[in-house]
Amino acid sequence: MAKLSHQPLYRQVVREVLSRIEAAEWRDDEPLPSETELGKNFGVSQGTVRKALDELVVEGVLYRRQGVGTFVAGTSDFLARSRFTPLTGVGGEAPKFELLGCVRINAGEQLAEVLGQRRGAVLWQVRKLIRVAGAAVGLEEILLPERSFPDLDMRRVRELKGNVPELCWRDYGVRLKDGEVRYRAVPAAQAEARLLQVEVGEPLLQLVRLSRDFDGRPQVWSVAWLKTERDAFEPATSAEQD
Amino acid sequence: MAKLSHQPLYRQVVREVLSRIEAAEWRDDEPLPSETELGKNFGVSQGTVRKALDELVVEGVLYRRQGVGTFVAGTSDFLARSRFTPLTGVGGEAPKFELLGCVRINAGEQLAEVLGQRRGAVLWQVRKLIRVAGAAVGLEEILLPERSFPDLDMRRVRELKGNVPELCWRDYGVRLKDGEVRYRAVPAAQAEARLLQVEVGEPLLQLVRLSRDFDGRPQVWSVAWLKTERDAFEPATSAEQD
DNA sequence: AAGTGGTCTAGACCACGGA
DNA sequence: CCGTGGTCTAGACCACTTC
Repeated sequence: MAKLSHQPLYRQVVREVLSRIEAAEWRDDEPLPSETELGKNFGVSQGTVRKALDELVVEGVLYRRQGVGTFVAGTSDFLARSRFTPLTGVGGEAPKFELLGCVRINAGEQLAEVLGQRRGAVLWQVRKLIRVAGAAVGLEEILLPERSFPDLDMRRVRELKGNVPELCWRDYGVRLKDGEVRYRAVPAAQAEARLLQVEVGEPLLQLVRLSRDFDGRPQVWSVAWLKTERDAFEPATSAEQD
Repeated sequence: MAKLSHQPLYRQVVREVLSRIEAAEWRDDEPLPSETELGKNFGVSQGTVRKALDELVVEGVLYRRQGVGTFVAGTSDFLARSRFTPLTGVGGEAPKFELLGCVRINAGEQLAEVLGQRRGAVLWQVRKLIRVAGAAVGLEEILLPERSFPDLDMRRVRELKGNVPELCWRDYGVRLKDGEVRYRAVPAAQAEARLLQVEVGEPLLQLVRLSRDFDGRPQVWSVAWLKTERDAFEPATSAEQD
């Protein structure tokens, strides 16, 4: 492997592996070649390959099974990996999602800027209801620029059960990283109040995320409103990707 | 280094380094011996030492400066490392803390169980007001069992500016890990409303944490109420420890 | 038994910071 | 200049899973 730029070798291996995944050389849950074999292909040692794969495992791109192999991880949503747990005690339940709709809207000024679009740009708005143990506990709104994700429609979203990162990846080759999450407590507006069966003005936990691709370009904006009367929200950590 | 248990070598190095830090062999912001030297002391190679130190850097116990050395990181509070940021845009401000008091209370049933104490056990309650740009935006309550932290008093808490992890570490030799955080949105009660200058019932972001020591024993329980009308809460990630 | 990830070594060289 | 962290190698062996 040639020494491009001044990046360490293992970083170049990271990039190379990523781009081969993007080229669909290895698909989800398919094993990569062994570390020693990859090393031969790339002209580096097994240890260097290992260090590169370590990074991608932490990033959640790959997962390993000892004695078996290294596999491409299916993309999954941050919210889907998080849990709703009682305040004390362990465990908690994973949320389930119910697709509400997928419509076009126009970006406001701030939203356009955040997503790197021009003002008034067309965005897809995907809305999902979040259920835990059957009860509606949250609402999620996901916004994607039509420019980057043309010809989206309800059917394609539904096929993947509303898994937007998976959709971006499979249909558009855009692999999303988990974005940083920001938290607020806000009063329920009418729309949320009706869907979540709470009074207008009741406190809701609001999660705001900007997801970027692996090149750092902002791609997807999402806002969720969660009812946390019964169960608290416990975010997924990057370590427990699988 | 003898092969105790069936732990890999580098994990034993991790434990050894941790216990030497606990024994105050190296103090905060003092450099450890070089990786090669540690390797000689422990009878392992530099690579193995490095892998061990990698873990402790991720955990936030150590930090490195290229070309200089590896240092013991001062303990700091999760909240103090987090930021309050506008919903869109970057940056954001670090919070400042104002110590309100330190009193004794009795543990309720649940709290006693979570902290592994008997019902009615005596706990210290440390309360802090959280300010951002001068404005009061939050209230934090920290609870520590008197049994594990005897002879605590306001003076000692004040000396360390309310930095509880630092207090536990310096005065009691208990090194706290960042606990998992759980989030809720709750209506402001009278006490919070008065201190934060909001109406009773206004939505507040509630953070609940159980911090454990490096042996996994629960040590400190803390609850914070945050006003997020203006700025959202952006939690510290374990990676950006320094 | 064979093949995979997981660990470890000894030795080498590079990049950086400080004297 | 030296000593530090940071990277890399070739080769070895172990632990685990699968056949």
